[in-house]
This record gives sequence, C-alpha cells and structure tokens, in this order.
Amino acid sequence: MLSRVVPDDAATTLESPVPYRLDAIDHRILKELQEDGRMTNVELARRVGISPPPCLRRVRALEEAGFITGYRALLDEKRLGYEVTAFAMVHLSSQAEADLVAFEAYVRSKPLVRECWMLSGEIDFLLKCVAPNLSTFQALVAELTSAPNVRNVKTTLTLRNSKNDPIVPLELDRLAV
Amino acid sequence: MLSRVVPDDAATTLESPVPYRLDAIDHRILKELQEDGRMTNVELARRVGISPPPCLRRVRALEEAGFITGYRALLDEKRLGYEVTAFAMVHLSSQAEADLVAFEAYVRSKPLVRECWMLSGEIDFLLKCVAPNLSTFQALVAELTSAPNVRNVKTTLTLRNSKNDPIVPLELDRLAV
DNA sequence: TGCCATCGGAAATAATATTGCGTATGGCAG
DNA sequence: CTGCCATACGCAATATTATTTCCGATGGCA
Repeated sequence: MLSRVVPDDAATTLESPVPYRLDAIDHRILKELQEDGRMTNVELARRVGISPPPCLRRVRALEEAGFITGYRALLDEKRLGYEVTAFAMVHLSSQAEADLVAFEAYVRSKPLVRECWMLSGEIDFLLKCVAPNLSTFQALVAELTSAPNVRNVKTTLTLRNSKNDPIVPLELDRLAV
Repeated sequence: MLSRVVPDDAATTLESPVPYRLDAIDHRILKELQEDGRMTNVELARRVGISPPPCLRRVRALEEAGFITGYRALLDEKRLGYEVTAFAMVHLSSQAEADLVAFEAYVRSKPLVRECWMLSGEIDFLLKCVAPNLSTFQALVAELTSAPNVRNVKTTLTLRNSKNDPIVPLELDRLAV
C-alpha cells in the first residue's frame, strides 16, 4: 500500500505557490486529523458531514497540496526513558551563510537535538534537546561546545511542561490571540 | 468505532508506574508509527515481522501503557498562514506555586502559544508561539505582558527552522549523543 | 440555453481491522 | 523430568474500511 508520509516533492519544497482555497470542510478535516491522525476515513467523513469517498479525496488533496506534511504517533518521552528536556542557546563565531548551513547540518545529525531554530537578535540558534539523564545532556553540550564555529553555548533545563501539543490553531485564528 | 486518541486515564496520569519491558518488536513498532502514524496494521505487521493480530495487540498495549499518547496529522503552518514563529521568555513577579499554576492555565488558553516550558535559572517560562503576522504576534506579546503576575517578556523571532520533528530517538540512544 | 468543470454520493470491490481459537514456547513447581 | 500455566503467535472467519468507478447535481460562463 501507499505510505501515508507525504513525499517531499517539488510542490512542498517550493513552498507551494499553487493557489488553494480551503473551505469549511477542509478546515474541519485538518482539525480532526490533527487531533486524531489515525481516525478512519469513515469516521472522519461522518464528522465533517460528507460521505467517505469525497472525504478521502479531500484528504489526499490536502496531502498533495502540502497542508498535511505527515502523520506521527506521539510518544511519551519520559516513559521511554528521556527524563531531561533542555534548551541550548548557541552563539556562532561566524554567521556566514555557509557556516550557518554547516551548523544546521551538524545539528540535524544529533538525535538528541529535537528542534533547532535560527533566531534574530543575540542568540544565533535555539535548540530543544532531550536526554535520558543529566550526564548525557552534559555530554551533548560538551560536543556542541566543541563543534566547529561554535563560540558559546548556554543551557537551561526545563522544570516542567505546561503546554506542548503540535497542533496548529484552525478557524479560531480571528477570534482570540 | 473507537477513537485512537488514547484516553488520559489513571495509568498515564500517574506516570504509569506499571512495569513494562519493551522488546525489539515494540521498539520497531514505535519507530514505524512515529514516522507514519497512519500506516495500516497490515503494513506495520509486515515491517516488524509478525502477523497482523499480535501486532495490533501490541499497538493497543503500547497505547494503554502510555507509550503512545496519541496520533497527529502534522500540518504545514506556513501553508496555513502562520508566517511567524517566535519565542517569548517570561519573568513572573511571583514564583509561588499557585501563581505558576495560574500562569500555566492562562497560557493554555492562548491558541497561539504552542508550547510552554517552565525553566530553571533566569527565565521563568519559555513560550513557543505562532502568529499569522508580526502585528498579531505583537498583540499576543502585549497581552502576555499585561497578564497578571507577568513582570517582563522578552521575545525573539525565528528566522528559519533547521530541524523540527516530534520524533523521539529510539534504539539509537546508546550509539550517539 | 447549453457546455464544461467541479464535487458529492451510491454501489461494487479490494483491503484491513478485529475477534475467536488452537498451538508453540518457556518458566516453574512438583 | 514432567506437567501446568502464562504468554504470545498465527490462522481463519467476520466485520469494517478503503478505494475505485460511475452517475448526477450544481454553478460558472460563453
């Protein structure tokens, strides 16, 4: 069968200049699949108020158009032995594009670095990291610190998580900030 | 049919003290479902090397045991009109537990705040926010700044994203930091 | 008014999910 | 050493879903 991981084709890569108007049903589909990505098409169709065939066509179209980029099971990190979540703020010595790209590639090769954002202002990169324990996290930071072009790494441990769900607000946009 | 969103029952809430040993097949199941949460059970079974029925039983068990906390379709935020991703660092005036809890509740009510982490050290909270544009983000920051108990909010825009996938490393843990 | 593109739905078929049940395996007590 | 039991697998049957095909309704537009 076809994998449900949407291929990273030209359309998605080029930021999809393809015009595409989402109607209310599309929004509801996205909302439902965000909340339960494994919902059957029959159930999804029932919820959005159309029959399964057009519903499936819409889902496929949303995937192809790049609105849906994939489906993930969410795992409980702590349950899997990752007790530590921490942020690392990295300053580089050089911000030349080639050096930025090199650092990004380096970071992508580190499994414990879960997210990496290039920032405006003082800090160059903000990394969200996980680790089974503090000493592993320290080892990671040590590696980062000694990586090429890294001038300085500041870290902060997270004490607890108040909110964390990869859900994009839909339809509610205009209502509340 | 049964929803695939795993209920937040006692076991998960209490951090599941239930002993549970994951074998190699369980790890492979988690890995596959992390990469494609919508994979059919037949395909999953094929990949992990067992027949569909025991595979399904394992998946259900992993859900019940709290290893799998849900399934999500990942959406392309930019494609949906969220051009801005930014971090906000928040200092509170009081760190009394009741005040922390109140701030967490406040933050959970804000759809544009996608993540909220309580930190050790200087900053009290780190918030990851999205917004359709800068002025909306400014409005959010203004609200945050004037929220009860908030002393100070510093923000940083993200310029680009180098890595961002809610995937927990599995099995590779011992190999590389 | 008539053509055409778009989109939904019914029906048929192909795949999957799910259940029930029998069997193999390994730990363990007798 | 043997038999019991718990555990986990897989086959086979059934219930649900996914997917395709095709037809009809709707609305823009020449």
